[in-house]
Amino acid sequence: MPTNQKAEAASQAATGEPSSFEVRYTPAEIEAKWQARWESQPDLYAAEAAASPKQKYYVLEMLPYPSGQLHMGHVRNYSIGDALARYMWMQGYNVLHPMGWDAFGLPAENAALKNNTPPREWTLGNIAAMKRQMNRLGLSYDWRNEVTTCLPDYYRWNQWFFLRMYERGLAYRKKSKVNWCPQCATVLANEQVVNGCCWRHEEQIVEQRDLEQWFLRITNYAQELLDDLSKLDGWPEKVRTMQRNWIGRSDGAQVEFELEDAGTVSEDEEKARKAGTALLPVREGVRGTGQKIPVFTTRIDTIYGATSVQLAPEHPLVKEMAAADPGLSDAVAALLEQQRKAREAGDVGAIEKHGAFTGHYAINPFSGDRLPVWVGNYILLDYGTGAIMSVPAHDDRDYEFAKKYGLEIKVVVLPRRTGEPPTGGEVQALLPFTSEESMLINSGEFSSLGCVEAQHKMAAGAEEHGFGKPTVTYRLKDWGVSRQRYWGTPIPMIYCPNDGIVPVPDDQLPVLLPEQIAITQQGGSPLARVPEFVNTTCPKCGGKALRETDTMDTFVDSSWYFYRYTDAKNDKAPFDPATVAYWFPIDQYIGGVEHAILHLIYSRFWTKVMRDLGLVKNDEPVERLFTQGMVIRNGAKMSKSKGNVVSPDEMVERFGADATRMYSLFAAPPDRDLDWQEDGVAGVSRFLGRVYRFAMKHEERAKSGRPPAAMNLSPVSQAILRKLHQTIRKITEDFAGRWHFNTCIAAIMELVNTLTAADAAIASGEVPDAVLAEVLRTLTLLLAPFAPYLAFELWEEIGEKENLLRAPWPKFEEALAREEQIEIPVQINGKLRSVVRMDAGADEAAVRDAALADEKIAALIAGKEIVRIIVVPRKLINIVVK
RNA sequence: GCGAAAGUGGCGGAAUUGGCAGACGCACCAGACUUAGGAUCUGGCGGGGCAACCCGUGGGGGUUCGAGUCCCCCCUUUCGCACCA
Repeated sequence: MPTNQKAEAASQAATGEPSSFEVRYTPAEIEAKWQARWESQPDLYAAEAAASPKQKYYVLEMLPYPSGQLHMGHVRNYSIGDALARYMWMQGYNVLHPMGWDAFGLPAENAALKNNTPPREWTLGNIAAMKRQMNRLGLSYDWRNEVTTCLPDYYRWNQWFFLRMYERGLAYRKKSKVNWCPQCATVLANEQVVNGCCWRHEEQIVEQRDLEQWFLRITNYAQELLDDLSKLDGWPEKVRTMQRNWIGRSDGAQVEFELEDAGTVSEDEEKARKAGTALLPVREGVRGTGQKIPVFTTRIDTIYGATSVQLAPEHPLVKEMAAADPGLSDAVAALLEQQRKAREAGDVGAIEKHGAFTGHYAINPFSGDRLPVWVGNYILLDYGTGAIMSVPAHDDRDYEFAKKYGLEIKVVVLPRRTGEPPTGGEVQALLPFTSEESMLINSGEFSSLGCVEAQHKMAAGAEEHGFGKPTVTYRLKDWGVSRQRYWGTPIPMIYCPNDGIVPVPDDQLPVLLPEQIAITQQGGSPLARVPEFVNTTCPKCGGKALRETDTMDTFVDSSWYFYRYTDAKNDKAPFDPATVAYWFPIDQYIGGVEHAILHLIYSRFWTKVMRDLGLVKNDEPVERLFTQGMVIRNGAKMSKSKGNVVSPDEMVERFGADATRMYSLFAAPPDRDLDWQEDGVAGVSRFLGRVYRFAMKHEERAKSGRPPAAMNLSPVSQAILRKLHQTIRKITEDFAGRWHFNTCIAAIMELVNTLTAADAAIASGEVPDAVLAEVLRTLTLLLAPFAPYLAFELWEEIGEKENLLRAPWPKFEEALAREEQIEIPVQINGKLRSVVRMDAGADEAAVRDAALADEKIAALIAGKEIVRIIVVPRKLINIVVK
């Protein structure tokens, strides 16, 4: 009890009058006291060394960006993780529960512009402020392994990894079209473009620019990233699906269509084509130009139905053709302009299809057909080959396009059916017919094959004849990591006039980010304006050379930070592989679903690279992933623009950290969105007050009475112990399984309601001290994961000396939890009519007799015929009457 | 358009396997106490009805002795993907 309350109580007692003193729950005092004690013990939450005989458990919450302020989403995330960490410690595990800062990034530069504060200073100040908030919440982080990604002792290892990747050809430089956010004034990775807009600026349309950029070859791991998703059964299906779609594997074939030399179709060839005889292999340069247009298709079985070849407007061949054809050039320009306008209008989905005929023809290598070559705005340059064969009869998009431009529609696949072939009208009604559970027609030697079979045979045939091959295409692209920003990891590369691109030698790492620089709004990489940084010497020839001035995407930082936690002070290596081998994979990772693609796919990639470097043994970083729901208020995600933000500081100040945390777990199951209601926090605070007052009222008796006598307990005591053990069971099961902490907390509330309802029996001594002590002790343990401050306070008050952090989680005892009497609902024809009280062990006959003997039931079934009686043991009885 | 999740009192939510719908909490109502508080305690609280009883889990159908839960059709909301050949 806080000292001032003790003094008050004592002074009232001294007057000799009946005391009106009531203990008050004052979280501000209790929490300040414990926070001070905890902070004076830096090793309080330290994990044990890898040699520990305990089983390890690595629980991790996603590290925050140090904006300077925790928001409710953080509080929710950390409350879940902290409850789990504390629970696992109490279950006897060696728990690693670290925290750090994703400390590079653009906001620091913006803040520097606005406040004239250096990014480093601003960032470190924010970190200090957020750390205070975390400590105020009583979160059990092992700060000895804190990771701050903007410090050289961390980012030097980003550079080290980059060099390892460069050595293996996994980091490379190329000029290509890249996403450019004008507001960020930098390039974005594909993963950072959401609906055609910047992930950080939702209204900002991303532009395309041609730039030299560093890329990481994540596509080398595309197949493994896809395959291993099936191992991740501890991940939400939603996240796995999103990753699967992002990787986007398509199985198909590449086929080359040769560009025709205008007007050279020989009569023989025309005859052969009309006769439908197989024309593979195609002619010996008779009329081809030799120029090939490769197309990618997943439906090579429909190739006899191709009636045009469609090129993306940006396709190089289109540029060539347009150069010689001003009309085409104008048409293509118009297509691109339409596309740009549609994007600007926020029309990010399928825009209206437009196209233009190039005036050229290409030859279908299977059928020998001459196909007009078109430019279509629905063709994507960066998927497949940027060109397709258009099969209007069997593809929705091609059908739409062909209808619009009057292109030929050739049916080559029909449903399998017996009897009469379908009439022309029936066929027309089917189009576009895209099912693969079908059969080929009009397809030369492949006619009457099933689609899937035909796909295999035709791809093999194409390969045999040298104009195609089976091909797998991925949607996943290499990860562009160059950023034209200042506040990030310098890319450790040097450009030498003699030696070209030269990597910085390991012994010259880290390439330090210069700290005192003027942040301006000028374009280009800020580092390029720092001569001391840019000018260097070539490690190879010793001559004058220039440093790379781009910095790395901050997602590099977060791709491997959780490995660093296991060995954060290592200055010889990113981490000790043996220590990592002990702690990995992460047993439980907790964070928001917004990282389902970005962070979580990069992390998986990085782990696989590190494995191939021999640094780690695990193929995947994370065993189990939990994605919590958003915190919303008044039906919308909390945001400044909506004016519905609730500050954690304010909640903690008004209701205490325990109440704030506990409410965030109580208001909804953790995987669902949570509607923040301040009255609800007040309610939880009131509940904690009830617990506190109940405990304070009985603490003296609780100190005297352990261990509990097992037998001859009064019914009230039995009922209390029964409720207690039912609560233990409920919470223990939930931690192991579905994590519905809202119902766990409800169960604790029910337990406390049972206790306060038994207050008279407790006061009279009908409930002995031993039972009271056991109940209070266990209740405290059950509260410990959710309301640690109060739990520590009660633990001390009831005279426990053991460290509550490591006190064993209470054991559920079936014998004590078992109900001796249960209520069995009695239904007539499925409608509830009465309830009978029975011994829990009553057999079916006894239940039936009791139900039939029940007054209400007897009256209701009098004179009716009993058709059937269903007895569900311990659950219910249903009497079916006519 | 495709895919996923969800829809239960005034509100947040509970009902883990088909078995008493609404646990727990908020709000509200009535009362008690009082050092008048953002306090505490007691009781009430899905709708209708004096009652017996009837109705009730987005809507419609079905399976079953029994459906919030399973099946079919439809509606709404949220999230993800969105010309991926």
